Amino acid sequence: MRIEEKPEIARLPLFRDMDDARREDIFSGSFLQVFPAQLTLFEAGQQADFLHVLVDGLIELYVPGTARDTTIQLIEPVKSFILAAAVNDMPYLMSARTLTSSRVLLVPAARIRGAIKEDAALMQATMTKLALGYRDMVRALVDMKIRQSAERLGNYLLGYSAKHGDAWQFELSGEKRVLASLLGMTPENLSRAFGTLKQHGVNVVGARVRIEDREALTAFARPDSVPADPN
Amino acid sequence: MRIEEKPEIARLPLFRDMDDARREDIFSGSFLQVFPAQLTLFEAGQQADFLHVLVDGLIELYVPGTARDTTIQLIEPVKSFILAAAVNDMPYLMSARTLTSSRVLLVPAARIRGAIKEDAALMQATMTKLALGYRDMVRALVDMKIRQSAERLGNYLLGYSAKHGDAWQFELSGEKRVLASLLGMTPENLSRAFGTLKQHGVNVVGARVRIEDREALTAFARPDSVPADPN
DNA sequence: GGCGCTCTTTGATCTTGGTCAAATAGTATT
DNA sequence: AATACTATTTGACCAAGATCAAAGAGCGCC
Repeated sequence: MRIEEKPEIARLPLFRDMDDARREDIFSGSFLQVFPAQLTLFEAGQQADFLHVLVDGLIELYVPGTARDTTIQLIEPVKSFILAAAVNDMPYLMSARTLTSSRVLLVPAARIRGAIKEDAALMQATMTKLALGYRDMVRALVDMKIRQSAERLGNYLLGYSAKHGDAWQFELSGEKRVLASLLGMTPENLSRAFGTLKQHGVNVVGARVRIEDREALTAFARPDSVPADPN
Repeated sequence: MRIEEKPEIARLPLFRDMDDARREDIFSGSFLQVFPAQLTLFEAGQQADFLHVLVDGLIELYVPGTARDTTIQLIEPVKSFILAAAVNDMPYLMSARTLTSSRVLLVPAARIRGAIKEDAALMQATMTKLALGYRDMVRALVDMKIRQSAERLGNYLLGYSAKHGDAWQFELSGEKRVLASLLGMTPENLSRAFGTLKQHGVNVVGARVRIEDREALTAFARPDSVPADPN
């Protein structure tokens, strides 16, 4: 690997605190690949051979179902994904596909597993990341169980805003159909959900979302009582 | 701590492979408590001071909502829980209550964190357990998103059977209202779900469940394509 | 054993969200 | 700019599950 984003990857929480030489070793065994949009990177059930780091682009993690796929997470750069499978040498639970053309760093899982054994900082970071991932999934599950669709959308928008510097307006990343799948509803219902949010301070034109009344939206969406983990 | 179940706790995957002396050290700093039924052990939002190990009884992990709580997991002995919060010194995401009188080993979180740093085997076991927990949550989320209620119940019964030596009949642990909350439905709807499962090889009388036609139930419930992780 | 309580089940009705169909908007290509 | 294709939206309708109400069942307690 020899790319200009290397420092940015090295600054990821996962790799940040580890020994420099060992990080170099990991990176030297990894390779950066460019994938076109709509390409499946791996499929659920396959053995996890690589830890992936999205450097640029947009990735969808989804679980293929008989009738319809369901989206679990959208990965934006720069971020590692499927750590859980890679670290434990297990089959992927989800499939991954690119939504846009993407550059992905592929880190051989065996090398990560080896480095974790040697490097306490990497180990600690891995544990933290796994724990945070677990907590994210708990939140998503609760969201799905206790909120109805427009509320889920409202919370998603608030969360998206929070992750992007509390921006009050932004472009949705990815298609709305994917967002619908992520939020556990049909595209038709997502449309309607945007409609009901209009009465709660949200204005949408195409992919552009404006949160015009954060108070009202928050009141409507009833966010979690335990605040999101810092990331 | 000085109890006869100690060997059983020591045999848990989490503690099994670690250094014996260090395990003794952890245990010596822990204490066993007996709680009556329907007692809240901790509440979401509190700082996680202890890793808990259920020695005997039945525990419900739930997320308190404004309108109604939602159950995330039922803990049966012997099993540790809330590892993610304890290991990272974070607030609990969930609350816990006893469903029956229970004995719980309370392991100070700081002591676990210290031991993890020192003991590679414990570290590895913790990572594995966190990863498995993550995967469980993903499965639960997918279950919630793609299956309807009777199918979720069917899968739960199949999973319960698998976890208990493929028993074809068993007693449900806990009240049905809790099971309903775990499966993300109302008690009324759980009743009806049992009704529809009657046509798919499941016989229920009170808390006693008999899977009389596993083939039919499996066909109806459409279990995950990626098989459950061994535990 | 009977009483009072809670849990579970059943029935009727309502709400949410899914399905199907068609119109509209958006985008890429020629 | 026109065309072809796909994504999104809208409307009508349907189905799953929630809610409300009331009737059993089970269980502890006196």
